[in-house]
Parts: sequence; structure tokens; C-alpha cells
Amino acid sequence: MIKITMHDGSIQEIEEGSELHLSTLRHSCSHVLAQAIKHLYPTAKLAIGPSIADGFYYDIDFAEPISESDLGAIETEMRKIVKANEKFEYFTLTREDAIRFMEEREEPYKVELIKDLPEGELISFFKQGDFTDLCAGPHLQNTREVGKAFKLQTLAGAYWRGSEKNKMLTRIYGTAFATKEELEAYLTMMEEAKKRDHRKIGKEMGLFMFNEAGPGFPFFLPNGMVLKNTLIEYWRQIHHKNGYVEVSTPIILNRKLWETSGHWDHYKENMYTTVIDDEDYAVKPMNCPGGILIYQSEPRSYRDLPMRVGELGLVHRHEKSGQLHGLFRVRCFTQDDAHIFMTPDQIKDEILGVIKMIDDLYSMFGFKYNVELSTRPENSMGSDEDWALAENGLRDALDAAGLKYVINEGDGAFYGPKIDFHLIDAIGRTWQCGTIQLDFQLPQRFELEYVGADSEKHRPIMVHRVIFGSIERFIGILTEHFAGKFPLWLAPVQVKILPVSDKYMDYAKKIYEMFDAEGIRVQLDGRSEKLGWKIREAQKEKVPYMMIVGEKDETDGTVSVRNRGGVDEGALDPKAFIARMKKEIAEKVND
RNA sequence: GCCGAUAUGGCUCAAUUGGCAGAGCAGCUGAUUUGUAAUCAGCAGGUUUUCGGUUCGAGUCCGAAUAUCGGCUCCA
Repeated sequence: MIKITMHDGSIQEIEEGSELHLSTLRHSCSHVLAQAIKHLYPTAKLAIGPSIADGFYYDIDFAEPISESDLGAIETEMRKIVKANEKFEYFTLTREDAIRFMEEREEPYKVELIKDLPEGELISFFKQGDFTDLCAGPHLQNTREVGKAFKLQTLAGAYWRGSEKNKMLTRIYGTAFATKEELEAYLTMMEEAKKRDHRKIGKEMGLFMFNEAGPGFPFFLPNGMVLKNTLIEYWRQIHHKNGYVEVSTPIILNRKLWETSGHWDHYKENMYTTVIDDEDYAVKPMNCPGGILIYQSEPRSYRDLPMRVGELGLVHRHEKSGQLHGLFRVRCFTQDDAHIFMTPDQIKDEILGVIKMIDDLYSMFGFKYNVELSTRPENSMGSDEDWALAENGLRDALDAAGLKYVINEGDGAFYGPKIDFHLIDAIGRTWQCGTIQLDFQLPQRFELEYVGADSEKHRPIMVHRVIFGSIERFIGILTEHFAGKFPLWLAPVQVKILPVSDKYMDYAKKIYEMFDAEGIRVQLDGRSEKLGWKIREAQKEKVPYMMIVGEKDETDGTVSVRNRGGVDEGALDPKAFIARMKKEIAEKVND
């Protein structure tokens, strides 16, 4: 058991190695970091230093910029503090005394934090040796308990209180574990995870590339194009099955349309605009206005609803330079969009239908995902009643689907609340993929109508939704999930023929024709290389199956199959193997 | 956009304090004809991201631009 001091000064015994122990350890470690900083940089001003998922950080305002090469010296100072075994002492001050205390120490950020705390309450502090920090705890009993298993990792910029209007501080990220072995294991795991980075694998496997000619605009290479097309083909299948039709709308539309939709006001800075024949145009950042124009193109009846209209739309958004990130954050991407026009009493079923499609797709790949419900933001349009209706509609559907979700206050779109589905990348960052947005506003702004059973005109409600999100981002997530070892149905090359020597090329070609004719993505490695070398290369390319053909196979009319797991499956009848592959492809076996 | 860092052949990386830009892999040519993760030899490949500066001399030092990486902010 480990003793920790809580916010109220009481001491609790907790289990060693528990979540609380780990977060307390990390938080105490961040105090040791702060103390070390004050020793080495007395003029540095401290902001905040919490523990986070995999470690901790401290935000500091340095008089002079520091660089990553300074982290070693800071770590050494931290080790001295740990060795000194200073006690973490708890005490409280009144609000006024607390403010004075931090003013005397010239810590403006701490003063600001205290001023934001409720009046009349005592403010808690923790002191170790010559260092005192405003802190709600909990903490270990002394610095030695921080141990040796910590490491400062990186330096980053972070705005004070998370607002870009404020000063940018220097954030030092670090991590700490209870034992050296756990720290080592964590660092090794992160190194391994980085090998799955889709940007690295994308280059190795020839999936996609970028070029300075268009920063943030991905180029799809032949192998990546197979992934993209295969995903799209599957997307069409499941949408057809779920009662969707597909349309395509123009990439460039005039300013008036974007003004009506509200995008011109909200996102002009991030839209690619141009003047043609003295008129302003914008490259579409979203597909909805185009879809709406199609809806409006003829009178609609309640009998037509719900109308589920899909569009694989190529959209362009001028994301700020610092936020581009491989395929995860690009300036041009394909949304697997769809708009559902419906009556109010269809809301719940339609939302549920989309939730099911998303869950089915993600589950098929074995993805785990987080769900967030984002509510009305500032700067939104529409009435309170509409927003309440829309938010309740989404909440009801989520509850009915039995999904666990967190609520993200004020994070919705300007025209409606949304449900977001977040997938996790190789090193634990999450990326929004699927989203479902309920929208009462655009139908009003565009004056959409349908004729009801009562022969009166009514206003439909719209759902905007994507299930992949961006096909580019989804391919990035898939790449990291499978570490490039794509399941057979997605693999750019499904099977590779490796003749033992040139003597068997004729037979190899015959086999090639046989597989190619069946629509299997087959490649023939006809180089005069040794078999071992060809296997090595196919293995590096992560091709699911290899067919080795030599004298024995030619005589018997077989192929010797080896899978990328390294297992020699022996000589098989090519026709039987084709049938087996086709079954595996059709069933979309994903493990 | 902001903070910090990085940029050398197609790829991965060398190059002492400023002193002749190099290797492996890939590519090409030839030899080898191979049975389950690396056959041998030769050849070619560079305005060291770009622009400017300091210097007798810059891959190396300084400034700017661009791109990329780690974060922050943003993400309709």
C-alpha cells in the first residue's frame, strides 16, 4: 500500500500500481520538475502541471527559450531532488494570503489561477524543500517515492489556458512509472508503435505521397488507389443495401450559395475562393449545399421521405499549415457523405440506422471507438427550441442504441449538434472519423419543403453524416491498425507468384493468367533472383500470399503456398486456392 | 497560425574544430538458374531543400523562405 495526501490534507492508503498511484506519482513528478526548473531558471514563471494519460507535463513561461538539449540537465536536477528525499508538506491559506504568497514569489499565472477559485474557500498548497506550489493534490509523501523511473520526453508550445489569444508557454512533457521495467516497456512500446505510423508505411508500401507543390494535398499511388477504390466499392454496397442513392455535385459553386448556407460567414478564411467572370466562387468545403440543390430541384412528397442521398465528395479546406498530419489531417479529402431529408418523426430511426452502419463498419475491422455528443456552440444559428429538439433527438438515439458517450458542451456545428466517432491511431491519439449531425437550420435557410399527407407544405429535417469520415483519414487509421498487413480483400497485391528459376516462367505465366482472369490482384516476380530473396521482398511488401512454382509444381500442376505469417501451406491445386481466396475476399476476413 | 526541432542521391544514414560530399539498400549492366527472409561483380546516381550573408574556403556558422516532425490552437 502507498500513502497519498489528498486535496483536504487527509492521508489515504491506496494500492501500489493502481491508476491513482500512477497518476499521483506523475503529478508529484511534475512538481519535482517544477522545482528543478526553479533551481536552474529562477526567473521562469510556472503555469500548470497536471498528470495526463501517459505521463505529465508542466507549462512554463521561460525568460529565454530553452531547447530539447536542455532536458538532460533538468532531469539531472530532478534526480538530485528525488535523492534529497524532501517531504511533500500540505498546508492551506486563505484566498487573500494565497494571492499575496504567489505575488511575493512573482508567479503571475498562479495568482490568476487563485483569483479564479471560489471566494471563501481555503486554498491548498504543497511544499517540498525550497519549493511550494498551488495544488489540489493528491501527492506522494516525499520526493524519494517518485523513484527513478521517469523521463522528460519532449518540448512543445501550449497557449496559457488553451486560448490562442493568450501567451504561448513552453510545455515540457514527461512520463513516470512505478518501476524502471515499466518505463522501459512503455518506451519500447512507443518505439514499436511508431513503426506502424501510416506515413512511414505509406511510403514503404507505395500507398500515397505528398509534394511541396501542394502541401496537405495527398497524391494516391497505385497501391493506395486499390485501397481507396476497394473501400469505396464496399461503401456503395452497404449504402445500396441501406436504401441510399448516390449523387455527385460540383466542386466549385458561387458565393451566393455559400452565403445562404452560412459557410461564407463562418469559414471564408478556410475556403479556397476565386473570382470568375466578376463573380466570387468557392471550392466546396462541404457537400451539403450541393445536395440541397438537388433536393430542391423538384417538389418532394412525404412519400419520398426519408430521402437518403449519398455523395463521395471531394472537399477542400485550407487548414492552417501547422495542423497538417499525414493522411489524418489534409487539405483535400473525400467525404463519404450523405444527407438524409426526413420528417420529424423519422429522426430517431434514421439516426439509429446511421449509428448501426458506423458500428457495423468499425466492428468489422475490430476498431474500438469513443463516442461524443457535441452540443450547441457559440456563434450558432437557429432557435433555442430547434436546438433542444435536435440535441434531444441525438441523445435519444444514442441511449436507444445503448452506446456509451461523453458530452462535449459547445462543440457542435454551427447549424446543429452532432455525434462524433473517434478512432485511435498507433500511438494512442484519437481522430474523428464518423459523424452524425442533425440540422434544422439549412432546411430553413434554403426553404426546403415537402408536401405532407395533409396536402400542406412542411419543412424537412436534415441529417449530415459520414461513416468513414474522410476516406484518406480512414486509410491512415486502417494502415496503422493493420501495420500495413491489410486483410486479403483490401491488400493492394493479394498474391505474388515466385518462380524458383527462369525455367518455370512459362508455367508461372499460366498461373498468373488463371488468377488474373478470376479478378485476383496477382503479381509475378519474374526476376532472375534466388527464391529466398523474392520471398524476403514479398514479405517486406506484406503480400498476404506467395505462390512458389518450381519443377515439382509444374509436373504436378500445383502451386506451393506460403502466407505472410511465414507458414508453408504446401502444394495446393491452383483452382482450389482461387476458390479459397475468393471466399476469404468475399467474407472480408479481417484478422 | 503559434512554440520547439529537423532538412545530405529514390530510401536509410555517414562526413572531427569550417578544409577533396561517402556507405548500404534500391536502379542499370553482366554473370549466376536458384525450393521458403539477403548470390557475385561492375556502372551510374549530388548545385547537400531554396534564396541571401560571413569566410581564402560553408553540408557544417548567420539570416530569410519552404516543407516536414512533436505539441498548442482550430477542425463546418
